[in-house]
Amino acid sequence: MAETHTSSRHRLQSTDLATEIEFLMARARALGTSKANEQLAALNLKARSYAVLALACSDSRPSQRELAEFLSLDASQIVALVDGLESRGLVVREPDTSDRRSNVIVGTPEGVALYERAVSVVSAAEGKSLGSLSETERDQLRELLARVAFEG
Amino acid sequence: MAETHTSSRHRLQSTDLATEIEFLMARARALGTSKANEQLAALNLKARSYAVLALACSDSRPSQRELAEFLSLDASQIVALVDGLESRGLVVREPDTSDRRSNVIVGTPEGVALYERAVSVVSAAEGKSLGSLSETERDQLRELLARVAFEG
DNA sequence: TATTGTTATACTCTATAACTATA
DNA sequence: TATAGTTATAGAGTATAACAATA
Repeated sequence: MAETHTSSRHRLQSTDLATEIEFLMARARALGTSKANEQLAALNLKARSYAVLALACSDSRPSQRELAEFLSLDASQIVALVDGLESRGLVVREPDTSDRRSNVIVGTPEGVALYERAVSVVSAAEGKSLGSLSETERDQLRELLARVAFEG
Repeated sequence: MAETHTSSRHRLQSTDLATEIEFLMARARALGTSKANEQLAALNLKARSYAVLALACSDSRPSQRELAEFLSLDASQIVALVDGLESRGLVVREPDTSDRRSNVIVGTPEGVALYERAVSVVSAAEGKSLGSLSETERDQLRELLARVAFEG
């Protein structure tokens, strides 16, 4: 909690590790996620459940399998995540008419309402995390990350 | 393992979530870490232990507390990580002469040798992960991430 | 009093395998 | 034979609080 005397712009920044993109992503994400989770806690959400809710509230009608794949999670983890949201009345599992093995996860009106609030909370947190970047730099970062995240 | 038929450039990429930098970092990192871990397994390392080894083998002589902070880990987690490397003779805990509460973690010659091999393995994995980016784009990404990761 | 490293512990997250119902 | 969802479970990762030694 208390940051000790971290103000001393980290000595270790001059190491080779600190130039590895992998490491930088891990650290940037740890910072960002903890900020986002702090804010989301007020809505009883976490980064994970927020992501599921966001996709459920989009018009894409994802299956659980698609959620797992898109969110880089194991399919078995989606079950608990969806259970949690469903028990709060935020999403429902609708049978997929074209494949009866499959559920489609969609947001309820309550879910959509909570999602709207969560979006603004998350984007505020993102704004804080990315405070040192200009708008064009953020777009640049977004574009580069997207190519890495969805590379074939 | 088998990627089912993911070849279908994800439907969900058009959702709002997919434009959030936080989400993109999480996904990019998940991809990269799993690739890196695959390669590091042959050296009996993981991303975490590799990072500790890298810092131990730099000339910065980090304390355990500094490792924890720099790697966004809890101090108590560093103990096990260092224990593991120390028991393999890759690093040693040296008492800090200026503060006897403190240990300084340094790589042994064996540790340095393994680290050299690990670096090349990791950078090959990174190269694969970032395959779609040019050299200048990688530098751009590195610079942007560093600012987010070390923002004051 | 405060801090470093440590331990113990509980909690969460993640991965695996097995099952069911569909295809 | 293969896939979607589910369950159970074990293993890894993470957070909390407490203690000893030192500052």
